[in-house]
Amino acid sequence: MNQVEEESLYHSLEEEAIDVDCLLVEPRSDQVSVSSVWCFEEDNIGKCIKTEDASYNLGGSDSNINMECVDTTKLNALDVLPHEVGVENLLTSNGISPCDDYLIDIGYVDHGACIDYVSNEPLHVGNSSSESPFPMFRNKGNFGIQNSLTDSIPESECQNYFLGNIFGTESKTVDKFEDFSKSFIDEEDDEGNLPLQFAQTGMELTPFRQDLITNSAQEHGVGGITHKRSRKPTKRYIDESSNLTLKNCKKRKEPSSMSKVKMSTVRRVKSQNEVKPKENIQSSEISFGKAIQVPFISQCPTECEKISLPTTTENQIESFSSGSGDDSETQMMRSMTGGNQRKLHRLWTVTEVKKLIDGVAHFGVGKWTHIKKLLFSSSVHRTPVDLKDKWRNLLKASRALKGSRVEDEQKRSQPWRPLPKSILCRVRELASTYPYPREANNNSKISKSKFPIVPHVSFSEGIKGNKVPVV
DNA sequence: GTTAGGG
DNA sequence: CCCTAAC
Repeated sequence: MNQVEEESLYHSLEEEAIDVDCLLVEPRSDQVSVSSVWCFEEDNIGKCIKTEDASYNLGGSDSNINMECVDTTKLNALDVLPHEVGVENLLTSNGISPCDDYLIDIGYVDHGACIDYVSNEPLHVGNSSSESPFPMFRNKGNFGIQNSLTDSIPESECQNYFLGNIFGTESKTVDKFEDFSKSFIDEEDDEGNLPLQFAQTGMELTPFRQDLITNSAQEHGVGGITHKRSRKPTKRYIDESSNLTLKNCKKRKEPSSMSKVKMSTVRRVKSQNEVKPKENIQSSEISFGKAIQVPFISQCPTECEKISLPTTTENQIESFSSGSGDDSETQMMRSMTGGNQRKLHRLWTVTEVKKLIDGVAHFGVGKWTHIKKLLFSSSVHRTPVDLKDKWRNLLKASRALKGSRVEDEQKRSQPWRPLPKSILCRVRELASTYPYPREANNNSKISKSKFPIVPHVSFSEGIKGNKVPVV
């Protein structure tokens, strides 16, 4: 390229330049200015671009990183032409740099720490070496660009930027992740090495980590601002919180024309992979292959509870489960775990089974709501569906009992079915009287009459501990 | 809203 | 226990 071409190119670039100083004087929330020196290298030849001032329009909502910085770069001070630094290749047609899938992946597209990515491979930042395509992420302790970024942003704006743009309106997520980000930093060892999980996930060392460090720097930083900037919430967390909001908004599902099976699949997939709605990203370009895997701590209490519950005695369970505040407890647990949590598994006690059998004897199979209302009104956690399911299981158990020798069956099933033989017998008896809908088709329609003649059997009247039904 | 049935 | 179709 000859001199004339170079000059004309520079002029055209100059025309596109925006007033950087203006931006720096009155920085807007969506603009992050860089006042530090940028050094772009190409193949370590030593051709450097120095930009005194560069302004980035980070486009908070649309996640497009404009390349105004490139336009405003004073190329005349350099002997590097745009194509040599690969500038013209930086943006794809949709305005996202070729690296954006990586950025999106980590969720830091609109994060200042990612700026260097925009510059693509040939553009190295700071004292980067060539050992990696993204040297600043390989070199420990090289956080110059991030620091300069945050330095040049008024702190309040910086807060707003991160809290507003990264976390969107979900301010609660900020608090939730403060602790986690702290603990994450703590996981770093003395040499600044990353925890093993980074190496295992094959992630490049990341803006994410930088953010943490800047984060902690801000925590102890000047200005007396005690706000802590937190790391970006995981996709899972976002999804679960959004699901919670969604559930609150529309309580009941609308039957959609979409295949429900597909819907359920989508929902499950979403819970793992869904993008944060705040990020208006071209989803087709998103790749989650390198997503950060984060332990989801809030699951822990549930697990503990699940584990500890079966060890409680029957009476404890009874009193525990029949409380009126039970439902709220379940609800609270659900909301705590993001609304996506499975209902707490409660073992069916013998008393409950007796009540169920009683109810079936009284009202017949299929009147689950009836039974629920009359016999299980105190135990909120037992829904009619639960009763139905339990009855189904009881039938299964009783059939199994019938199939094999009673003693063997008892022995074999002892660990998982502590139900007394008598109860199973009773179930079997009732099953023949009130055939379960499916069996009703196969077997003879013995009794569809409302009140078939059945010996009135009531377990509930029996003495506690006495498993023998009272006839 | 309830129930049946598959998962 | 969850989910969904069918009623």
